[in-house]
Amino acid sequence: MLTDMIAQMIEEMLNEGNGILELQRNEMANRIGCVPSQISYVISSRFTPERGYVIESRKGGGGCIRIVRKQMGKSEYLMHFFCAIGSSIDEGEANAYLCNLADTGLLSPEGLSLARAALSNSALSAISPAHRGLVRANIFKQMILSLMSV
Amino acid sequence: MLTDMIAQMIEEMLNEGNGILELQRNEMANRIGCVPSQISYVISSRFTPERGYVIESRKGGGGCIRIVRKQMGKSEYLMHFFCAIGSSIDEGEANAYLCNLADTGLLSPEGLSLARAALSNSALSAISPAHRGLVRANIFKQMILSLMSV
DNA sequence: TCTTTGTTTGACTTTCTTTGACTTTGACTT
DNA sequence: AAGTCAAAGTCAAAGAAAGTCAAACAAAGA
Repeated sequence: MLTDMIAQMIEEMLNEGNGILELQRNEMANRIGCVPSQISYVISSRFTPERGYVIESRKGGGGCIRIVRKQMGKSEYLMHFFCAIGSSIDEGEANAYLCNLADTGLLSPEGLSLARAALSNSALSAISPAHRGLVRANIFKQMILSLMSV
Repeated sequence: MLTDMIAQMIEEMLNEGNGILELQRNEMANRIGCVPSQISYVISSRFTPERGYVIESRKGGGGCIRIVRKQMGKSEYLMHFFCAIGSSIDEGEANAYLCNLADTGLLSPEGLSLARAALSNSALSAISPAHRGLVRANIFKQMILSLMSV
């Protein structure tokens, strides 16, 4: 798929640049053979702050998009997630956070799997949808706190 | 019967792929000459987690369904716990099971910590006490199922 | 026969992707 | 300072999958 291919390209370029990358949207779209807004889409759907990327850009002549992958210390990172969760969260968003935790090694594959299960809609199906996000956020936060002491 | 035929096809494809398979629902339905939701039905009725399969899927353009067959052994043991849980469980009882799982090596220290957190009263405080045991049992069961695929 | 359980189908929903038209911004010229 | 042009941003429509659900149907038991 186009989106995945582009995401992979960006990931590789990020690796080459030690987590920092500046690209030109039009130029890249041209090279790939897609519309420029496709690049925007990939970035906004894959390189989100939840996944630990910082995006900046400059419009106008000579403009570009800057992508930075940021790394943090363990407890900082956990705290960041704890705060980011808010009072309610849906399954998809929770999964995005979990992938990030797993990527950074703060969560083993087993832990990832467990947490996913505990936060899934099917685990929480007995709770009314209106209430579910709230409970999920509570569970998630407790789990994150528990990670600090492992 | 249609369902059995499709199930058999999937089984064979799984064999070819060493227990891992990615299929596209529409494409497969087309090949077989049935409606796409038939594929969904086969998967949900035959390739269940209870029987040792893990299902993931992605919607949208380029979407697909991923089926993984897990080999038994460990799973049987987990199944035993799964069945023992019943429809409702309190925090103390859950902890007892968790210790048991950890003792037998089915759960790492990290996993134990996470599961404890997820099943704790403080994680579930937003749920009425009457309802809580039910939700806890659901979460617990989902977590146990998830361990089968690690 | 009547009921229960499992199958098959198709209409509708949700989610993710792709595209293109239009807007905003910044740098460079004049 | 004004105008021009080259970026990136935004947004909505169209498209491409999979999910859901209920109705129709079939087979097996009581």
